[in-house]
Amino acid sequence: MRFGYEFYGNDVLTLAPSLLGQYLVCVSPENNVTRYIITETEAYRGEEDLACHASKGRTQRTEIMYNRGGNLYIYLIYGMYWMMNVVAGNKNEPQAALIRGIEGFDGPGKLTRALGIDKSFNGEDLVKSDRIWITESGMNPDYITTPRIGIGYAGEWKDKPWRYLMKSITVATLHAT
DNA sequence: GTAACGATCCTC
DNA sequence: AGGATCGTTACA
Repeated sequence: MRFGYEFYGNDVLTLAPSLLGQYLVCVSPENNVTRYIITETEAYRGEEDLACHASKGRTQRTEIMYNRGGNLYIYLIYGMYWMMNVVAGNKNEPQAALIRGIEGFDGPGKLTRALGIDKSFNGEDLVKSDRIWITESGMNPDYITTPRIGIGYAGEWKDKPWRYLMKSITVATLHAT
């Protein structure tokens, strides 16, 4: 069952962990439908959060985050990697959950590369799109939190425990590294 | 205009 | 430890 706007309208601190264990469903250009369990997310919350792109205010790039939750926010980082975020919260509350990992693809740049996510997905509506959406899995996995990755510049905000990892995946990762 | 900087990943 | 690679932002 596909999630609706009421789900994405939750505060990002609720939505980001709620996405863990759910199914990200993608339709390839060849019309193959694949679903992946979401395993890792991060929350970016409001203009006051110095790690959030909206801390720079309303710009052409961040405009999408000011929409009601349910759209994708896609941007290019380091000139090479597309980051996929789920816009959360109410209109004019700039919030987004970064998808950092899915089953089989650990890392935000790797998963977008694997799924063919690019700039054309910016603003995609997860409630209505015919090529990407999220469905309820029935899972309610345990998870752990850590500070967010790669945002050391964000002052006191860098320590917020707003990274969420599904526990079963975390254990496997710890043993592997 | 011009310059600096990334919510990363891969290869030394 | 360092390089790839380019859109966004800030500032002149």
